[in-house]
Amino acid sequence: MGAPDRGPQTSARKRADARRNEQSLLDAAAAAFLAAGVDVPVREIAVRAGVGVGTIYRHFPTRTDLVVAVYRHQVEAAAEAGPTLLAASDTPYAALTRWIDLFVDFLVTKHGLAEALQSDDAAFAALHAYFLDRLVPVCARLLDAAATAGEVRPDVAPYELLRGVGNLCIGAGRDPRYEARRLVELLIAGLRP
Amino acid sequence: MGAPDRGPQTSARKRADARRNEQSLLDAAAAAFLAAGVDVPVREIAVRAGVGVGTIYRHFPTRTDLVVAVYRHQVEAAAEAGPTLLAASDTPYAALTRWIDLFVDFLVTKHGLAEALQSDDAAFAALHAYFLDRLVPVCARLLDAAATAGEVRPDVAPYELLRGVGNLCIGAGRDPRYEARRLVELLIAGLRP
DNA sequence: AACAATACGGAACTTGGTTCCGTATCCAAT
DNA sequence: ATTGGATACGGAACCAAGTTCCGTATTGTT
Repeated sequence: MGAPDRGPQTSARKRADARRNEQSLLDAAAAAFLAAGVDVPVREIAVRAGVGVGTIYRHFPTRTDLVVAVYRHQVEAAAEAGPTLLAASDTPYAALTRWIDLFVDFLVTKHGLAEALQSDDAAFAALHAYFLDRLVPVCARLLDAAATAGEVRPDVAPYELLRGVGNLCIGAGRDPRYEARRLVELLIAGLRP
Repeated sequence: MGAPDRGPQTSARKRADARRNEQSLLDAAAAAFLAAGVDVPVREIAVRAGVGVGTIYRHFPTRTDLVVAVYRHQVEAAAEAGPTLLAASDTPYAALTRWIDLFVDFLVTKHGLAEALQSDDAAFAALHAYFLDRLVPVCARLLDAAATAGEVRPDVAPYELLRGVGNLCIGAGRDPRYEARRLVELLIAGLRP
């Protein structure tokens, strides 16, 4: 269980320059995503990292793999926050609400991440899958606890809820008239029995 | 008020071949969107219509304009259904629910339309604007009536609701585990005071 | 029938992801 | 310290997909 150990040495049996480059790439990509959104051209990331595009593709077979790698630890944090919140909150419903808030924060602060997650582009299937694999079980546990306590309707699938929330975050921050949080709140309110 | 008159003669003072081509293009595009989603390449539409790509761009300056043209009458239908439903339904809330249902049907049956609507791609801004211009007032009227009747909270912006619903429809039909309608229902349930 | 005006086709250009391969770098064995 | 082979690198080249351009064809009017 837990993350596949991303310690200081990202991969054990690799050449020193390769490890160095992988790290530069992760840093450069994170910066680029922040500055220009997840859709930033690969070439620009390569320039930022001071590396050729070929190098990107050797480390990350696809643009998406790079995106996944960059956000992996944040997804892990979200996943780990679930049980913590459940233990610390007064009621399961409160924990669920807080956890969803966390998830929304994560999505709306990364330009274009929510979009990418739901894109039908085959390249993003991996990203989608990763998020879901990691977060659906956490959401399921929270939802289950709340349902057992009679705080939410028992017929809501964690997968659907997560995707719904993710979808609502699309385009947030691009338009001041659209406040994703408010919509998510509405959706969560709709969970009550 | 109403549509800018798309009669049999799409534009009055044009050469006969131009009118013919514009119609072929609309038909071909509609078929292509249905078969391969709104993301179908322009070139394929050109082939289907038996026309060069240049011809597409003369009639529709941008891919998006073509999309707008194809869906225009369906958007009009949705817009016109609003007042009709309001008059025919028992309560404003019922009308709102039905109208939203209609909107969802529209979006989920067009592959990729919902995605395109929320895409941050500048090219789709026109599509987005068109939908909103036409539908926000209709939604506002329904929402207002329901709020006045005390059936929904009075603090929900029509624009936000519409975008929220649109967002929830993204990816519907691509994944059997995700039923957009169920999520929208949840969202609407969250509207109750 | 002939001439503008209008519209057409599709090659060429642009942008962005991905692949390929000749070259440079690393490191383990000597 | 040297060196040979494995490993990794850079970036030119390739493949879509949207869009532009312009020489050619069609239309309708005189």
